[in-house]
Amino acid sequence: MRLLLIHSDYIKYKTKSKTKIAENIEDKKKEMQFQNSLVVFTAVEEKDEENPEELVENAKKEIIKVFSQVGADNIVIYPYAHLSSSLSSPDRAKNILQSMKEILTAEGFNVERVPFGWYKSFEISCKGHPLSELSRNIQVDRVIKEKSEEEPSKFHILSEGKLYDPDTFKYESSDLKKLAAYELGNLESSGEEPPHVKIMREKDLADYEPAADVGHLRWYPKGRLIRDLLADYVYNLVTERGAMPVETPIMYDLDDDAIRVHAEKFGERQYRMGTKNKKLMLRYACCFGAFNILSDTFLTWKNLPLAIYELSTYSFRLEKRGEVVGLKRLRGFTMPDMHTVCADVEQSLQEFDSQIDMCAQTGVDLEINYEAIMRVTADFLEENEAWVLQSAKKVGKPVLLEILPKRKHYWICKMDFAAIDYLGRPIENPTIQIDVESGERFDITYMGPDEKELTPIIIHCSPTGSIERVIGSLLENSAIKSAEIPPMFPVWLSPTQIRILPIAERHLDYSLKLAEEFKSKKIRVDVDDRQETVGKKIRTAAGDWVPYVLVVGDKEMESNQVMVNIRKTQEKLLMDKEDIISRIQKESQSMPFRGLPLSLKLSGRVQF
RNA sequence: GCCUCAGUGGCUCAGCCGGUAGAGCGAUGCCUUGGUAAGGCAUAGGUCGGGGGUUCGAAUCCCCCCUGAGGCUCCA
Repeated sequence: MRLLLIHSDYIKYKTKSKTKIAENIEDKKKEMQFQNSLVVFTAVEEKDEENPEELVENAKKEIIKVFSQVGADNIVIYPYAHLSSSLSSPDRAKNILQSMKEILTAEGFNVERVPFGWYKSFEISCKGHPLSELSRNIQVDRVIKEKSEEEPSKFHILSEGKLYDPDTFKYESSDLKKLAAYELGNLESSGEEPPHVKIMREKDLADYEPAADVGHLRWYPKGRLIRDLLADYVYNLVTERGAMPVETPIMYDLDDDAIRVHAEKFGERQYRMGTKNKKLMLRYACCFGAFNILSDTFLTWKNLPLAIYELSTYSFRLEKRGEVVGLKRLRGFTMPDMHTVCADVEQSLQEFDSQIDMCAQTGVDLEINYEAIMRVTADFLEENEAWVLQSAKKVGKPVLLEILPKRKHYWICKMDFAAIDYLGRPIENPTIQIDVESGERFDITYMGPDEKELTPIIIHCSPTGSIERVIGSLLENSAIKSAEIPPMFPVWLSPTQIRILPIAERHLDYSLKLAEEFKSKKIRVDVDDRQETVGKKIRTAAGDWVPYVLVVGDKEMESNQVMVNIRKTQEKLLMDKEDIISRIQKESQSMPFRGLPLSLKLSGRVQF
C-alpha cells in the first residue's frame, strides 16, 4: 500500500462523474471540505490482498504516528490510484479503505473517506512545514508460523494390525526404515546430487529449459514417449475402473470466492498472473476444474461413487528455488488427478480401499518399490480404528502411521506411497486423500434417497503421483540396482525395445526387412546402420539401455534365427524371430504401446 | 528465500598465486566391411556463464547479477 500524506490547511473535493467501479454515495458526500486535515492519499496494491488485516493495522499505526506529529484535527482518506502501478482489485481496495476508516474511527479520530471510483476535482492547501508532505510504503511482515505451538504428530509402525515404535521396530525393508527416518527427521544427508538428474540428460530424455522459469523442463522424443506411455497407462487404469476423463483450464479467477479460499490455503507457492481486469492463478492441481464441474453437475445418490479424471499437463507450483531439483521437485509438472465423489464417510472408506489396491498395482506395473505412510487425524482414528488397521493390511507389508492431533488440512485420512531414491530419500508418488472441506466450499451437492440435498465427501487420488516423479523414480531405481543388474526401463517403457545390428553393409537390407516385421508386431525397433564396428554398436546399444540387441550377419541371413543379447540377464542366445516377438509381447502384456518417434536408422538421428 | 560450493568447445574435464586456451568423447571427412562394451588418420568447433572493476595485460584477482548442486526450511 502506498500512502502520500499531506498536512493541509484545507482540502475540498467535488465528484464529477462515475467510473465503472464507482461506489454508491449519499448526496452530501458529493462535495465536501475539511479544515486542518491530514490527507492520506492511498493506493491499495495487489500484494496487499494477501493479508489485509495486518496491512490495515500497519497503515493505522503509521497514520497515527504522523497525525500526532503534525497536530491535525481530521484524517481524510483519499483513494488515489496513481501512486502504484500494480493495483489491487477495486472491490478489495474499497474494503481495505473502509476498514482503515473504521479502525481509525474506533481509536477516536475524526475520519472521513472520500468516495471511491469517481472522477473528482479537488483543491488542497499544503501547510508546507517539514512534515507536511510524506510518503509511506506500507507492507505486511511475513507471518512466521509459530510451529512450536503446534502439537507434534505421533508416528508408529503399523504391522499386522499392531502398533510399534519406529525407533525400535525390526525393519525387514530398508526402504521403510529410510522412510521412517526421513519422516521422523533422523536422516543424515550425504550431500550428493540424486543420480537421475544426470541420467535424464545423458539419455536424451529431458533437460532444464533455460529460457523458462526454474523447474520447467523440455522433453526430448524419448522422454516424451515415456511420458505419453505413462499417461496412457494411467488413463487406462482409471477409465477401466469407471472414472470419466475430463480436461479443465490451467488458470483460475481469484475473484471467485471458493477458488480464492482454496488457493489461499496453498499460500506462497502459487504462480499468479493477470490480465487487464482479472487476477488469475495457475492451477497447482486439477481440483479447481474438477470441483467446478462437479458443482455444476446434477448428482443423485445413485450416481455415487462417481469419479472424474484429468492429467494435468501442467500443474504449477512456485516451489522455493533451492528445493527445485531434477524430476523430483519441479515448478511445472504433470499430475494424474482423480476426484471421486462419495455419498458419506462410509462410502469413502470403501472407495479408499479399492484405490489402495490401484496405487499398489502401479508399483508392480512400473517395477518401483513403494513404502506407504498412512496419515490420520486422531478423531478419525478413534472413530474408524478397525478400518484403519484392516486397510493398512491391504498394503501387504508394514506401513508408517502418522497420527495428527488435530485436523490441519482439508483431509482427515490420507495414504502416501513413496519410492526411495539412491540417496535414501523418499520421492512421494501415489496419494489418496479423504477431503471433508471442498464439497461444501465448492458447493458440490447430491440428492439423497429422501430427496434432500446433501454434501458429499471427496477423495483425491493420484494413482502414480506426478509423471515426472515416476520417471525420476525409475531412473533412481536403475542407479540403485546398477551394482547388480544393468540399468534399464521396464520393457514396455523402453524407447527402443529391439535394436538390430547389421555387421556389414550387405546385411543392412535384411536388417531393415527384419525391422519391418517387428514393427508390424507393435515392437519399437531400430537399426544401427552406422559404419562402425560391432563392438562399438554393442556399446552404444548398452548405453541406450536397449533390452534386446540382435546381431545380424551372414549366418542369420541364412536362417530364421537371430543372435540376441538380452540385457536383463546378460545372456547371449540364438533365438527364433517368433520367440523374441512373443517374449516381448508377454513382457509388455496389457501395457500401452506407442510407436518409436525417432528415425528407424541410427544414422538419421540427431543428438539432443 | 538463506548458507556453502560450482559454471572453460555439443558432453566430461584440465589449465586458475595474472602473460590473451588444452585433452578425451562426440561431430565431419577419408581409410577400414567388420561377429559382441571405444578400428585408424585427419579436420572443424571456445569473445573461458553475463556485466563492471583492478592491471601494460584477466579464464585466472575483486564486486554485482544469472544459472546449477548440496544443506537449511517447506511440501496444502
